[in-house]
Formats: sequence, C-alpha cells, structure tokens
Amino acid sequence: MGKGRAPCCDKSRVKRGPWSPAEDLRLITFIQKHGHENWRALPKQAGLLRCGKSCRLRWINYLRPDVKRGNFSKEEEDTIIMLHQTLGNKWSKIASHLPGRTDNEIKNVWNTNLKKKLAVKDDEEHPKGDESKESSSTSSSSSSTSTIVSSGKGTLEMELDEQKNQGSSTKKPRILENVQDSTPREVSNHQFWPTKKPNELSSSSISSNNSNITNSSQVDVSKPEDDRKGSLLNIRGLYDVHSSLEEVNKPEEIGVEIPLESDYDFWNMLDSLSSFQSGGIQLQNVEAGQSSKFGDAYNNGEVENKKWLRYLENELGLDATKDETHNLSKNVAETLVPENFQYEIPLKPAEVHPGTIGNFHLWPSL
DNA sequence: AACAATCTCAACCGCATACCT
DNA sequence: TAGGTATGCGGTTGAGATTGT
Repeated sequence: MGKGRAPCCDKSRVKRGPWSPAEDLRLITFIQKHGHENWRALPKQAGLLRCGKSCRLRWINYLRPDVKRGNFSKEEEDTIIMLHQTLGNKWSKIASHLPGRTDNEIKNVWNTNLKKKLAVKDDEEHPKGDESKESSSTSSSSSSTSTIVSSGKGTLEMELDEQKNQGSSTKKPRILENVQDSTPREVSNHQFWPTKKPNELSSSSISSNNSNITNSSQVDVSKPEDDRKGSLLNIRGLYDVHSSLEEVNKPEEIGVEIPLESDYDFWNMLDSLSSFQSGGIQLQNVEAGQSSKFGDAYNNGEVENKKWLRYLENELGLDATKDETHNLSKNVAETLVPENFQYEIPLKPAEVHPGTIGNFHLWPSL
C-alpha cells in the first residue's frame, strides 16, 4: 500500500464514455464464455478498448442479468433509509440487502431522492432553527428517536445488530412512518435485462442459477460458462416490458452463446452498426464489402453462428410485421446481414427506440 | 418555440483493501 | 514482512432529459 501506484490502464489508449451496443454485446459474450476472473486482462482478451475497471463497472451496474431496474418500491426505499441510518454511506452493504439493486443505483437514489425527502421531513419535524437539519439525513445522523422501521429481516437484522455491536452508535435510527410516498421515477428506458416492477421480481425469479444472488459482488460469473448454464445470455427474462412492446415467447432453458473469437466479421459488423448509430453515418455508406464479409462468414457455415443467429431471431421475436420502426430497420439490416439475422438499428435516438433489438432494449438511449 | 434551470444516472476517479509473491 | 497488483468502494462529474419560464 501507499507507494506510487501504476495507473490501472493507459488512459490514452482506452475508450471512455458511454458504451456502445457492440461493446456491451462483446463484454457480455466474453463473460458468458470465459467468466471474469481477471478484469484487468478482460478488455484485451475480449477485444475491447476499455479499461478493466470500466468493464467491471459496466457489467456490475448494467449488464448483469440480475440487475433490477425501474422504480424503487416503497419497501426498498424504506429499507435503504433504514440501512443508511445504521450503515451510513456503505452503498455496497446496503445493496447487498436489495437483490438486483446496485450500489451505484442506490447511491444515486439516495442522493437525488431520499436525501431530499428526509430533509423535507426533517424540516417538518424540526422547523427552522434546528441545526440537525442537513446532517440528520446523512450518515452522521443525529435524529432523536429510536423507532426503526421493521421491514428488515433475517440477515438484515443480523447486520444491523452487527453494526450496533461494532459501535456505530453515532447513527441513530429515524422515524420512518411519515416518509411520503416515493415519487415514482421514470422507468429507465434503457433496458438490457428484464424490467419488472420491484415486487414482481423476486431474487429467485431472476434466473435459475442466480437464485442466491443478492448483490453485485455476489454474482459469480467468474466461473466458465459450463458452470453457469442458463445464467448469462440466457435471454429468457431478457425482455423489456416497455409499454408499447409485447413480450415474446421465451424458451425455458436455452443458453445463448454468441460467437466470440470465432467470427470477427460479426464483431466488425456490430462495430460498424454502432459507429453508424453514434456517428450518424448514412447507412448507404456502410461499405458493401462489410456486409458481404459478414455474409460470407455466415455462409461459410459457422454452425455455431447459425445456431446463435437463428436463436436470436426466434428469441427476439424479430418479426418483420412488428411495426414501422422495425420495418425500417429491417430493410436496413437486410442490407448488412443474411436473411435470418435482423438487428434493429436506431436511426435517430429520439425517433426510434434506441438500443433495442426487437423487444429487447440493448443499450441506453443517448 | 426558445432558453434556462434542475434533475437523473452512467461513468469516471482515486483511495482502501485484499491478495499474491 | 514488505512490496506490488487487482479489485472493490464511495465520491464526484457531466451529458442528456425533463421541467419551468
């Protein structure tokens, strides 16, 4: 410790900023296939121009199959508030009690929502002149009551006890019964994994092999794929409940395996699509060679690829008759890829559903 | 419609800690 | 035990979205 620390990566050589769908897919595919035993080496192995840290973060906060998105339920908010009283800004610990929620998300919700809510409540309880106002909503809370909300259970209680025993006595519990209804946040429209109302998504429903997952650090995908069949890219459940979209039929136990090193043309195609998406390049300008390249690779018969592409088609319900947007993108996609593979290409993020593949949201709308 | 103010949240940064040799 | 390295964590930032004027 302490000594000069080598930078985690060469910042000048890594890409930064928002992730493209191709990068996402590449990361997911790699982890699905190889796990993530070494984050530092992962980007290179996966062919990503990203810092390992960035990959880890992206995975944990966004791409993991068990990430729950959308509004926090009242219960979740109460739990966060309660835990925050005891644990302070230990977001990862708090997250461990909220299956599917990430520390980053909880931190954001706290800073943008719950903190204010509590401040307002404090104002009501301790009208002006009360110096505890701001600090009482933070980890250095000095609220005066000892009533604690009773939504916590099991390990949560144990942890709270533990915290108390460890002498975190500076944090006193807060009365929560007056906390107002949680202001419903917009459901994030960038979905890769299922969006369900919090109450609908029990941790056990996330995926067959992830039933014990409770937080990011507990997701064990460091094992190779064979140990995790049915978890990553087992796209059942990888659907979005976006209002205008229908759920597609999902086979129960199919683990999708996306070809990785086996087909660089595929990745080139994706890269070209994402650069098209982000750079506004006219589709017609996508090199014809690229499409035929991909087509050749496809036709050359990588059986795995075929299986995957066919599965994707079926899985994603990429039915040409879906809607106008899809028809448009279908035409686009057909110029790039063989008949059986369709990829929805957002032309302008504001006009179509960016980051969607059929009914599946793939990356954040930017 | 245009602009400003505010909000949201994904991603980055740097430190702390764990682990390995 | 010391030093080096990888990962985890919490604070912060900034771009895009939303809301208000």
